[in-house]
Amino acid sequence: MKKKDALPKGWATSADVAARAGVSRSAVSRTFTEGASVSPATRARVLKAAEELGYQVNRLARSVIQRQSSLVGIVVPGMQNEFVVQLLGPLAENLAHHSLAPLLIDARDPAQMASKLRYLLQYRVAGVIFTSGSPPIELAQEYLRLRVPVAMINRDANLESVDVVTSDNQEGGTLAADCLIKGGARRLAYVNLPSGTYSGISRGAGFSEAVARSGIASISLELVQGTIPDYAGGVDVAAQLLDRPPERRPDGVFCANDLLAFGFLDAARYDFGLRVPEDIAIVGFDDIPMASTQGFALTTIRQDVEALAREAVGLLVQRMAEPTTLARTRRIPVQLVPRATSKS
Amino acid sequence: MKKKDALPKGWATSADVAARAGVSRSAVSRTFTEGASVSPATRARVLKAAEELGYQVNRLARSVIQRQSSLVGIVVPGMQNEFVVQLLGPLAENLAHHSLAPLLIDARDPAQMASKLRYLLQYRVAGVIFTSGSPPIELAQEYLRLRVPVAMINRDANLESVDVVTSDNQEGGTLAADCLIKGGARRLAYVNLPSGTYSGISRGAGFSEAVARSGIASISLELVQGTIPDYAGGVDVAAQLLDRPPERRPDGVFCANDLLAFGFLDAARYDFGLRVPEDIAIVGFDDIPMASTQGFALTTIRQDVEALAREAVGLLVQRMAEPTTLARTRRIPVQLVPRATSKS
DNA sequence: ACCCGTATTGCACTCGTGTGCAGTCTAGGC
DNA sequence: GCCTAGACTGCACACGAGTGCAATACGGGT
Repeated sequence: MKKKDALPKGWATSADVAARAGVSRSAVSRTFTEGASVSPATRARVLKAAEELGYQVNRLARSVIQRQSSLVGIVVPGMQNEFVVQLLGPLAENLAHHSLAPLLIDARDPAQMASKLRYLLQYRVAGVIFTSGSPPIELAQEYLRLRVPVAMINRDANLESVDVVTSDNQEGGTLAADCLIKGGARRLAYVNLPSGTYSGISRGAGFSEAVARSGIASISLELVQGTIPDYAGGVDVAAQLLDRPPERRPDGVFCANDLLAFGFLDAARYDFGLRVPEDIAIVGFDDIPMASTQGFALTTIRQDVEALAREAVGLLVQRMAEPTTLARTRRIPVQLVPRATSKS
Repeated sequence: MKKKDALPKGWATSADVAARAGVSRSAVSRTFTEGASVSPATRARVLKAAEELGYQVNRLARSVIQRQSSLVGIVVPGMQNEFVVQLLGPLAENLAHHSLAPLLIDARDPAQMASKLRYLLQYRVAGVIFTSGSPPIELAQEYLRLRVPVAMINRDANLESVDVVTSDNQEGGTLAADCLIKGGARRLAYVNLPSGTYSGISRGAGFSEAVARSGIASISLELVQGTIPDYAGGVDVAAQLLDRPPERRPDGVFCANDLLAFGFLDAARYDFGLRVPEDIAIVGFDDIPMASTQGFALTTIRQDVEALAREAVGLLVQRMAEPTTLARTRRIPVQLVPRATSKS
């Protein structure tokens, strides 16, 4: 009678494996714990028995005793913003490198935000990553009190123990301004994100300063506050900004993200019959995949999504090991990608 | 001296709450367990104490004892496919209604797939949802052995215990064909997804059958196998399909998803200078947000993302309660959204 | 042969929670 | 006043794992 009684009652426990391998439960535990002391011989026997039984460590039980799970909350403001979505893949991948798993929280609705964040705590997450303009910062206070590491992507924090990794938004604004000015634009406009967004403000600041620095006297600059940071929002802003006599119409526009730029671009050429970039040049921000299509061919500022994700996870992991380190900020370089909506 | 010693050592446990409320730990547990027997009086005292201590149930510990977590794995094939991304939000929301949380697994790389799925098991997930063309089905076998509920969105399964919820792909193909034929197209083409994709095959089948059913003798139909289901893939296929004399060029094309259609559309009008829909009509599938922009204005078949997510979660939850029910299939209706790339 | 340092091993306790069981309390009918 | 059903409550055990500590085994130097 062979050992055909494998895979019996569903989940195998470490005790099952121990019994089959003829060792103590401790040995099994140590086999699956990195850095623990097990002889190669027993280790091999345990692994064999585990394989035969289809044993998988119960990470929940492990988390209970270690008083920390291997889950990391990822808080996103809905899935509309393609840029945030692009972060998800790299984030998941980088977390996996540290044996962490992403727990996805969609915080589109600010009303439910508080309860969702509290809910996340029930899983004793090892850390949280907030992306872009997601949550009012006060809500993160409870995390800080409990010393749950927090990292933010493209947000400011101004808290002593919250790491921030952000694209160099200001530099991006500067690049955009230089590009437009060099292309000959003199009536500039900046289409911002909804008010209060950190990214939007920084990009605008860089843009404005570069315009001032240009030293060109005849140059004008107009700042427009967007309400919705998507295609329709771009169309709306364009309707308001382009419905003027040509001499008062902007001839160079910087949109705080690509979706806004798409909307603005389409409105400009289809609704107002303008030629781009001859009558008006447009620069976006993000470089989402659609920006490189022939129909848009949008000149834009590229964010390094991979680097943002890598740094965010890196900082978070460091903080898990050393929870009291002071807040650090990583600024990721951005890059101008010239395409067909600008002259340079 | 007031009770100012609240929020002491980080995480409060049920024992802390019990002590503060002057009840047993069981009472605390029952207060946070739906349907358990607690008197309104003690319940109130427990809640008060819990509030004061900032107590949050430790779902990990709960999961250990209940031998099942409240985590649900969501397996996606990368974040390129916008349609899949659109599912994420509604899925998360519907899961939340059942006190479940989504554990995100990016299975873009088929090589790592097996290990990622195994890893997911370590969290004793309460169920798994596979989206679109993600994983070779054999990999799900281990889940079935362990009786972990599995649901699939827009995939076939042909397994006795795997629920399937899918858009009515076949009907979608039919709608596309009818739309093109009614618009006068006679040389039809179907641009498929990469080979073996369930959705792609079904859509093609519906398309082909509708063409056959039309009874028009002079009609021709060409099937093209795509390799990459994105914008670049669409451009590639167009290059191959449109580089012919006009009388042999298709005049009506159905693309298996919107990204393919975008690429095909742009290639047709920009690379080949064709007028759409006069020279060639194009119909897509999905109705992602970009399809409604003025630049594309793509006629397409809309999938009901909300319904897909709702049904998938619903079936999964039912199966958690009743693990042995036979596999069920939910077919979600689709809808033709006529825009500017077709004549009807 | 003896001693000692090092590498393994197992015992037993621990983590924070759910839940069966038996005991206690309350209200209501007689 | 007594009895009984029903609603609560608490005790004690369970879940599946990590880990300090002491015990053991091993190897080498004298």
